[in-house]
Amino acid sequence: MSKAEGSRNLQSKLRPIINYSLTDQVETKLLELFKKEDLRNGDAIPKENELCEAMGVSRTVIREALTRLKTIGLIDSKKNRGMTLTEPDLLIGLDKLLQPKILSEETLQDMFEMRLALEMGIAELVFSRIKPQDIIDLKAILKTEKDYKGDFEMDFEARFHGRIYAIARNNTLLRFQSMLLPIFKYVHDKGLKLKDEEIPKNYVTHTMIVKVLETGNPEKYRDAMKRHLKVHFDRTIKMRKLLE
Amino acid sequence: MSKAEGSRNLQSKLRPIINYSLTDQVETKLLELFKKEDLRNGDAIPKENELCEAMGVSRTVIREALTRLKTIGLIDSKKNRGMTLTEPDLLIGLDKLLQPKILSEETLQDMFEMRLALEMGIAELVFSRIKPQDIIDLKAILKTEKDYKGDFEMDFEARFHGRIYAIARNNTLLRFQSMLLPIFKYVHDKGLKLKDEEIPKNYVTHTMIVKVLETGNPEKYRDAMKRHLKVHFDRTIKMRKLLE
DNA sequence: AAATTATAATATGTAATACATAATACATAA
DNA sequence: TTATGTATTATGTATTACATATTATAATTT
Repeated sequence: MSKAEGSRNLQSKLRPIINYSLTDQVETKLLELFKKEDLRNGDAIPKENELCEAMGVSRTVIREALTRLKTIGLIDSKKNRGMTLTEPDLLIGLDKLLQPKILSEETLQDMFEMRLALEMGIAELVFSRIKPQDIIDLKAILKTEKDYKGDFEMDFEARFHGRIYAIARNNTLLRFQSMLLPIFKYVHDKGLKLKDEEIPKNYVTHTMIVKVLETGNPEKYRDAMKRHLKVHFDRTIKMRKLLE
Repeated sequence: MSKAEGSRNLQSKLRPIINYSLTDQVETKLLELFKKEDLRNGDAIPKENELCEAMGVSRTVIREALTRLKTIGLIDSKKNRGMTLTEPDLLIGLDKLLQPKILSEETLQDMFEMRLALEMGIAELVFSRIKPQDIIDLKAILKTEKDYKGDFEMDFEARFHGRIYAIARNNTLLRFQSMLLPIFKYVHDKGLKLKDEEIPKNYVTHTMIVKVLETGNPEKYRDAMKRHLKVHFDRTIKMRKLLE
């Protein structure tokens, strides 16, 4: 038996011991408390000093656990008003992380694909909620397309596709896609470097997409969007194969 | 001019002053530093005491800012090894928030819709990456369907649809959907209470979906999935109208 | 009496110091 | 040469004190 095997064997007998820090423990205890007490959005939570006494740890630890919960947007604190549970923002923190430089190629790829999937998948929602004003706005955006040439092309893309997302009347989704823009831009630019973009045969323009939104249905929209995004789909599929 | 109007008027002249806490400032300064120094995943960052001196604030403040960055998974700390930048997990913290009780109806609705959209949108990715083993696994899952009746039906749904997501070979997406399960279950259950579920005419069963995955194409898959999810689409569209 | 301004009380925010603890590097002994 | 002991170091925890913003209450003015 090799040394490594012996170590593995020993490990299976004596499971590695995990030492949760006090802060870890306090954090989970707090979450349990909120659940147990069935606290709802807006409810006050115990004061720091009360928590210290109740759990028998220093205020330092309590505050560190509370800081974590504040960071994920679960609680909110104000001087003298104490702390309250708050409607958490699911996308909080995401904007700080969604930077190409700090994410791995694989995660970037993941997010890029997620956006592509959403772009196709929102068809039903879009058509169920679209209003005349949406078409008017989109046409207005179309008129500005020629102004965005070269490096600013991405800005136009963002405006256009962002406006389509807005039709779905789903605020979380809308914000999510706008946060993804830097990544979209990065992966897009990177793809262009690999090989000059060639316009595919059945390319669907932005104008045609608006036309479909005006007169078509979800199926036609997806068909159009699929052609519109064809280069991106092709690229992401090729990239993923390279990662394997 | 009313009192409220006067206050608004005054406010437009004297913009409200926003007082960023020291922790806020340190946090942004740290992010700037990482960017400026072009630190990459795995690189060490200055020690707490160095940061104290450099910024002229107490270690308390430094640590609170660092705690925030740790919470969003941007840095990692180990005793004596100091702190290092780390590949952030985009979905960190999300599992603590994705609980029906603490989210508003609107956000729950948003997330539910997002999942529906993804379910439709992943078709291209799925068909570009599917392998024989995927079909084998799905068929195995199908055989267990009869075991999951009543309240456990949702577990089967999770297993089945989760396995489809897995075909897309997108880890972030896979984890995301699995985190959404509690919400899916909640909104689903709530919908059932409103009115007994009636099986629509062209309902597509799980077995049929597997068949399409085996022999069809993205378009046929989406068509099948759309019918399969019809009750959910109908409900979410109706719910959204109520919220307006 | 009503409205404004001063005062006190309170809970979070910040500071400073000391010590505990885990991980590493180095020294030491078998 | 290897395993064990020791020192060092940076983060983790504790304690105490004070600063500051907000609320409620009291005092003052008109």
